[in-house]
Amino acid sequence: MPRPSTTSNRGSPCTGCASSTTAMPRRQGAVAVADAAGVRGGSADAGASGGSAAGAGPAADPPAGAGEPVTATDGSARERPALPYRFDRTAEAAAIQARYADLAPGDETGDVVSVAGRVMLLRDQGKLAFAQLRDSSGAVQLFALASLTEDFDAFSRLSLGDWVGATGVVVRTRRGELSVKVSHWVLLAEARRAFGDKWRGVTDVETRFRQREVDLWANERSREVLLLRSRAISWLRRSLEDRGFVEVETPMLHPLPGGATARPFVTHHNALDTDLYLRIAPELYLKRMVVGGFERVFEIGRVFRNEGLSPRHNPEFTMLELYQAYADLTDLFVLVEELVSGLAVDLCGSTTLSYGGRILELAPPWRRATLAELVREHSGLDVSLDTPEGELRRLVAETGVDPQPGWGPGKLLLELYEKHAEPALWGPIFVTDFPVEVSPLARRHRDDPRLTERFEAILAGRELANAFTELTDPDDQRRRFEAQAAAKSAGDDEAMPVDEEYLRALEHGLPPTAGLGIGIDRLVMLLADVANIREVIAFPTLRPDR
RNA sequence: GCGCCUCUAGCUCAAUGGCAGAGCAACGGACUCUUAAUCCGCAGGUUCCGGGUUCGAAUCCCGGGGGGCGCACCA
Repeated sequence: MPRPSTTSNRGSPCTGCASSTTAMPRRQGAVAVADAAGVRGGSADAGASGGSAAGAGPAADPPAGAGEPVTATDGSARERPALPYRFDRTAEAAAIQARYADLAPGDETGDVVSVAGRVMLLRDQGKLAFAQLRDSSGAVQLFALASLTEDFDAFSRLSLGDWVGATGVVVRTRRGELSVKVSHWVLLAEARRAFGDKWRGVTDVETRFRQREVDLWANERSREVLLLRSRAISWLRRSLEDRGFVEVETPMLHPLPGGATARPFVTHHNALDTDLYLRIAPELYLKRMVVGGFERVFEIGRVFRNEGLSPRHNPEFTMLELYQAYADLTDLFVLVEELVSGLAVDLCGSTTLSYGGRILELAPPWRRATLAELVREHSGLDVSLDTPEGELRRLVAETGVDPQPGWGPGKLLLELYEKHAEPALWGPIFVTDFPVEVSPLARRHRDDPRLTERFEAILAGRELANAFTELTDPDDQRRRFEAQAAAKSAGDDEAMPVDEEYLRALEHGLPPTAGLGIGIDRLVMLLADVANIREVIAFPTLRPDR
């Protein structure tokens, strides 16, 4: 905010700040300044204590010829400037804005900084020029004067989008804009293509996702969302490591697709002359790590499912899976609550999120309800696994779904849940007690062998996490696989094949283990309050252009 | 995969059956404190592609392509 000019500190270098800063170790976000006397003006060849090692001009390499036009050697008639190989930046925009927030309009510091970034706006005023320079931290104005700035004419002809490095003293203009008063500058890269309207940016959805680099520069919100994603993943990783989990990497190329019910991508290995599948889940390999003695493991990685695209589905997406030995489902209720609410507090400052204009309260504890309870609650139908199968079949048919011959009571009950209850859920809520028939990798419920110890966490109306006490009995696992294989040969192309390698691993002994999967993309969508999964993926899948 | 909507200058958008336009960007010029600077000038088009109807098509019809949304599938 500009404030009335005062003369009290006009022209006086901020020595206190300067000395404390120069004593700091060089790190991102710090403002390293040089004494103005050493660098200002055209004769600043030596004595730039905190700036360029080379001394001459903007701290660019090679120093000679920086910014000088040369004729291109590629046969084109156009002149191209010689572009430097590196640039010594001493300050980022945000750090400058923070440090000199109290500088009065019209005041000049004696502090020399070198900044670098992209020219977002340029106002050529004849003998003066103003440019808005943006770097990854923020923006700061460059103030160029014909009487001071080296190669002023070229500066005033910069294109929007050009990358430049600039060196000069920090000032606040008479109109109140904090600026670097440019003595030297260097073109770091040309923007040969314009990137969007300077006021409206780029809004065309197709352009935004096909040329994401343009979107990221033009739209601050796009950068924020991807930054939030990065922070969320980093937080989760740290959080799990703090709890004793070890991050591992398991294969993405699978001889058999497993660990989920989904259609896989198929690829081919030439030397082995064998088809391989891009993984649909890391689950089976992670449990084999537990068999091998890794008692707490997790993996954050890409999985691939060959299914339709939608605002909530991308063919490749990021999954967090973790497995904890000696634990069961009861441990995971708490873990999911703590991870998700902790993440919200850390990144969004509160357990209360707004998603799509609706409130989502993440403070634990979350409601827990069984699948059958929820069907009864939302449909008014008095059903359970005790309901005669014919009756269940009839009720499913009434929802408009055609019950398949192979569907047993469990699958029929799940259908009723998906039609009557799930669309009405907002959450957070843990839906528990999924039937064995639809949970081929989960351990049977200790109170009812027709059910499993499994939950899905629903947040903002979407399945965000899926967890269960793991099935450890190799004989039961074989029977479940065989039931899946039967479904597959009956036409269910998402059903799992029998995985003999996995069965052999179970025969070596999987301790009691709890396992959890969280869809990272959807979690970030919640935190960022965006409706389309493409917003949280840097380069979402699109149909190839032409 | 199906349904609905959409595609015009580099960007953002007008023109609804009658001469394809504006703002910004680009290009040339003026300007010593600008804030989407302002002002003067100058250029810029396979109206997504192909066919049809019509005296005349960006506009209406058919087919194709890209994108969006919904459904289906799924996380």
